[in-house]
Amino acid sequence: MHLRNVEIFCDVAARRSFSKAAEVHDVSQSSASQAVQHLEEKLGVRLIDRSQRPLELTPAGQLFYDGCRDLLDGFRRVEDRVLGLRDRVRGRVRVAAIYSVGLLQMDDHVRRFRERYPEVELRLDFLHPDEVYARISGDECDIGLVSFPRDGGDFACIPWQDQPMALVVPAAHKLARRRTVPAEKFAGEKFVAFTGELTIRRSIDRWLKEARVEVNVVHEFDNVENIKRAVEIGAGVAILPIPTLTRELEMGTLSAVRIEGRNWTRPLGIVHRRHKTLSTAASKFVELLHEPAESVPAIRTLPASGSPSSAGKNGNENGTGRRRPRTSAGRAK
Amino acid sequence: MHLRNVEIFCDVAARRSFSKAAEVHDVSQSSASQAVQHLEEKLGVRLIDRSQRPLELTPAGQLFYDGCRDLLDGFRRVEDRVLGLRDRVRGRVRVAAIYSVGLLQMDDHVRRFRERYPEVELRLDFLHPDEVYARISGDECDIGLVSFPRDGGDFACIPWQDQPMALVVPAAHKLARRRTVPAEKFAGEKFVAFTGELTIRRSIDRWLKEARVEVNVVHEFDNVENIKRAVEIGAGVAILPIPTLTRELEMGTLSAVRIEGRNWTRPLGIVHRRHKTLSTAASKFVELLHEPAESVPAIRTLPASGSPSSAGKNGNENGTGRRRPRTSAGRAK
DNA sequence: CGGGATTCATCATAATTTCCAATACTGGAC
DNA sequence: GTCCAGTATTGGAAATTATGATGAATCCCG
Repeated sequence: MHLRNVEIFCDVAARRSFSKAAEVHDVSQSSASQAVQHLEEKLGVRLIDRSQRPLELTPAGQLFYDGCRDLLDGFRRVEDRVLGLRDRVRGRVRVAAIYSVGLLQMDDHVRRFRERYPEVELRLDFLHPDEVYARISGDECDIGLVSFPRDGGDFACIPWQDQPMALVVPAAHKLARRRTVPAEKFAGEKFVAFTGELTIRRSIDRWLKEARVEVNVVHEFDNVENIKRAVEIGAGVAILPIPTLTRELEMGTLSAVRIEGRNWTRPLGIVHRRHKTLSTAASKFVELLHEPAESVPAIRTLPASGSPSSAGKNGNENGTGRRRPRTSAGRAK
Repeated sequence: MHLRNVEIFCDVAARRSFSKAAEVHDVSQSSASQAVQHLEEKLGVRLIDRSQRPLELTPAGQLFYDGCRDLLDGFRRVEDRVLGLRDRVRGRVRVAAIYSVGLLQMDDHVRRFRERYPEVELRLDFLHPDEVYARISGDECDIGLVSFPRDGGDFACIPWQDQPMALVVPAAHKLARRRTVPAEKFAGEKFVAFTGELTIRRSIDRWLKEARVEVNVVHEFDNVENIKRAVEIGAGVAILPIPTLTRELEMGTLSAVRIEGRNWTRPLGIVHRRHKTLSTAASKFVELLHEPAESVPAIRTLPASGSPSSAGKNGNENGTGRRRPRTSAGRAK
């Protein structure tokens, strides 16, 4: 029984899809199919019911899946310990970050991590916060990077950063030249806001309420990128974390103005499953996240080659520079 | 990482020998060597120190071994459960029996087990009692069949049978025709006994002492077969469990006479590690052992082709009918 | 009800891995 | 030193595995 086949099966089971699992494991879809078939043959039991479209696990499959998840984890831990003896770090770290943490910010960390621990397979996906938590719960990722992190129940949190918020206006806006601005000045402004289900929206609303300011929400988006685009074209102003604006500030398309009074900040945290001990590799990644990032890498002034991924619901990038399998399923979207 | 390679490594580690592990796994020695090398390569760590002879585990190897044993066991349990859903029994049962349980007695059980559970790999070795306990401790076997079973510490015991003991004499002996004999009659007889380290010897000594009989021990052997041969050639008399005499009684080479007075019996028990739950297959085997054996299979009256294995210290037979790998290490002794 | 799109199984082929037997090597015993 | 038991290595054969192409089943959406 090839351990890799068990891994593939578990991924198929978790993602309810052969092709997705195949992609994650860098093999062709047919290979994944055969891997599971092989497993079923060896066990002499059908593990997956493919007769309906989101495929389903048979009872036997469920049992096998539940058992194997822990065992696979056990193997990784053993491997971790063995390599740890020689101070080697290897394995895999799967990180899920919310969109607004931003590839720009992570890029530097990722590069340094790859450099320092070349044997670790690092995977970084950008997702909707709910999806981040879902992945952590489902053990589909090791570490989540989120804002206003939950810490309780099944989730444990390591504080990471507090990002100062700023009023964001188009470069030509009347407030653009100011160094700071009192909250009262927002009153009546057209606002481009986050959608209501996001914690950051609720926080901003609370802050505004405390400052007794009422604003006029004209657009809602569930991610920073779209909000920035909207502000750029003059749809309104917004309140955003400064680190997400690096690119636009450099290029001069937007201006950020500090808000006077209370300290408006967005906390970012590193979330993981409470009772799952982090692998050595994951710990190292957390450690590295806490090192001061190198100065933001010289913004390459490429004329925005391919508009900065206006990440939709499933706009997940992956930060790996690995060869993708030349799979038949690898269609260009 | 092939799971089988991990198994092979664990066996190499347990037995401190590539060739022995290879034999157990039905592969060639070179294959076992390569399996471990492959593992070391994948991990990037040396697991076994071959520079001295009996080989030794490196610290990394020890760590890996300790971790993997449990994990492999975990896999077997998961497999067990999955197949149990369909009332299928598969897997492996490794049984170690003391010499005197006897192939003759086990043969029938083994045959019925194989018939009923053809998917289970059954392995039966006959060993010295100490070796039986050692294998159980070392997790090298699942079930031990022993007399005067220990029950305590790391061992748990399921009672099995009580075998009546009898005075065994040559067919021509003066007591041979009696139906029973009082213990007093032994006095002064030449005795062929078990060696002192065996529990059965100590029990017999105790019984004789209780009956206030003193005997004259002229030979000691650590196994039943040799004792029988000695009695046959007139070296003396012996006290043995009746079921071990089936063949000789049928052939008329020995006579067994019940001993009057106290009920002389030897208890047999099924021993296993206390905190290790038996696999389904192992449980089924235990269950089957408790069914009344079919009438002793018609003794094939072959004229004792090749004297019945005068099993020495390492006279372990294996009850499997599996193909042995035509390995270069498979030299005929 | 019927395209159009996904998703999975199957097949033939190609690459890789695994295995074995024979042979070379090595540490330990004499 | 020589032998012996046990392990590594080698080369070629066999088994396994991966892949892209193709085809069938299912789902989605009107």
